[in-house]
Amino acid sequence: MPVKDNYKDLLNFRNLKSTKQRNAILEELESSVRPLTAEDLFLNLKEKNISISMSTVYRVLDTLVKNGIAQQTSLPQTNKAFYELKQKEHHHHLICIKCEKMLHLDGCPLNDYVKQLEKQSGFSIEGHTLEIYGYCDKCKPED
Amino acid sequence: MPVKDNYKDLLNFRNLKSTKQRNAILEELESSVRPLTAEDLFLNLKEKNISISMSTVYRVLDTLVKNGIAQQTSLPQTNKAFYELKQKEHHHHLICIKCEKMLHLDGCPLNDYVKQLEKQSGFSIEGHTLEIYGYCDKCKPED
DNA sequence: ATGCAAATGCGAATTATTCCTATTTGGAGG
DNA sequence: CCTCCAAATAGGAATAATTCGCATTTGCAT
Repeated sequence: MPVKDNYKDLLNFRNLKSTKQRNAILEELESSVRPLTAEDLFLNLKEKNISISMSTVYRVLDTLVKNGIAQQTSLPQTNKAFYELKQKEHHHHLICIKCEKMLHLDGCPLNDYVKQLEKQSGFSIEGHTLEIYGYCDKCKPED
Repeated sequence: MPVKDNYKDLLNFRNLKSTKQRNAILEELESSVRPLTAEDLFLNLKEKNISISMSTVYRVLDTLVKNGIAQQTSLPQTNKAFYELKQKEHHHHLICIKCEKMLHLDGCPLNDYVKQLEKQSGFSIEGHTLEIYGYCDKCKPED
């Protein structure tokens, strides 16, 4: 099944060459249900015998972010960056502190708040980070 | 003026010893209008001829966070941690991407949202991170 | 004043990420 | 299809932020 294993058009449209590594990273990101770290991507691709180096992973991610194709998320209590494809719709995550399960939340509760804040603060607001965390039903501490 | 230069009670209450370094860090955090990094604290204290090492800064911050005295914030597009005293009231920041100015926002727009989410998701929600960023009026790009 | 658990200092180790340079490669143009 | 070159990659060294291990010091209960 020759699925969308090639992202040539998407890349060329932004004057980016279609390379094995970029295609592979896009494929990983697209097929993942959760944001991935640079290391996740590196290991996943190694696993599939796709040759790639960490510096390339970082450079590709950076390029994708700069071109609006991917976006970076950083989670509380970690100091590494997670990446995912930019969705049609802006959204946030609900994360389990214990098992790291990550639920995709529909919509954003902040649209109105941000608009109002922009007016009253004089800032030109570019974005926001929001991640909600806790324990999923399986990981809830007994009490 | 013998201001509150000693946090003995606050510390002892949590079974923490009152040390020169801990007092100094608490004082710095209390007198700062914005969250500080471990390095900020280290340099500020050096400046005041208070002997301290980076590992102590990190250890103290960690202890303060674990004891609910301070809290960690991490800003978009940086990969270092910022710390501030835990305020009476939970709040967020509005940050200028360019000059790093940081405004303290009153209240939290998410209280209801989180309550509702907790009900419908089955998670036991422990908290959330929210930082809003953009350009302050002085740093707005011309157009 | 004494003793000991707790806290600190210092440097080495780890982790995440960026940078440098030589080599390879996609794809435009002949 | 060849050729060519700017763009992309590999590999490893460098940097930045943070953590760790262990010897020494210090707060504070007695």
